[in-house]
Amino acid sequence: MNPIQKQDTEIQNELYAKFFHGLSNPTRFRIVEILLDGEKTVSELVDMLSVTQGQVSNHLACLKWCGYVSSKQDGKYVIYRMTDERVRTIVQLAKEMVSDNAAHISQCTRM
Amino acid sequence: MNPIQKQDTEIQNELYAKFFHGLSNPTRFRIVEILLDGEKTVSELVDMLSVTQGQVSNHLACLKWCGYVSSKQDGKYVIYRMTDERVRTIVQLAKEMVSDNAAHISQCTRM
DNA sequence: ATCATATATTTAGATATATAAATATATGTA
DNA sequence: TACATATATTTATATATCTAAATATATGAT
Repeated sequence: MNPIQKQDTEIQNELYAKFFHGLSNPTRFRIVEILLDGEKTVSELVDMLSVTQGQVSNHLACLKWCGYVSSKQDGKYVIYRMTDERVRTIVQLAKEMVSDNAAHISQCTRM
Repeated sequence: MNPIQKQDTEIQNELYAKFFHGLSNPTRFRIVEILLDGEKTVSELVDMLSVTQGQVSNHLACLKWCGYVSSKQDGKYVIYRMTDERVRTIVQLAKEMVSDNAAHISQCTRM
């Protein structure tokens, strides 16, 4: 593998890592779960999430850039929804794995 | 939903988030990719990864606690391998999604 | 135009994570 | 036992991320 290809691979890995980073925060994960159940406005999410509106908007921006969600203006509201059904499968598989490994994960202190 | 149930949900979300955190680092993601192709010793991974041996061991410890990999001693070597085939599907779906959204993700500066 | 509400962005400070180096432990071999 | 190699752990530091608050922008209503 030549240096240029190696660099490409590293850039790709950073993209994949960044993608998973989208789901690596409890609030963002919860937002994804909620939106998998149906579209919501920012206000509705704020009501459901016990975090500030600013945080919700920031998390949504993160999820949007990562391709998880998309948004549309609806009057003075902005409605967010899942962009891609593949996320449903990813989340479902992860939940299954976690429930099989919950004891271990809860003890994870590294990194 | 009563407070106790709510707390359970939050703990669950933290577990799921921690699980995805396992894949949210380029080196760890690369390790998972390599191990999906077959088991490897720590030394072999160090040779493939241009990071220090200490880092590789730490990343492996993280992946192990999160349930991605398991290890077995083999003489003075320790062999790591994927624990769960469901990871293969998760990684594959993520790659597909990323390739459909690469332009967006690379621009993501938030969080 | 002014105001109220919804959403987005920015800022500073706190916390978590990553990195590299040093050190410790464990296994096999002479 | 002493030594070499493989792996794990710890430490200090750098970097990234999260949180909360403040502020900015955008939309609809009066």
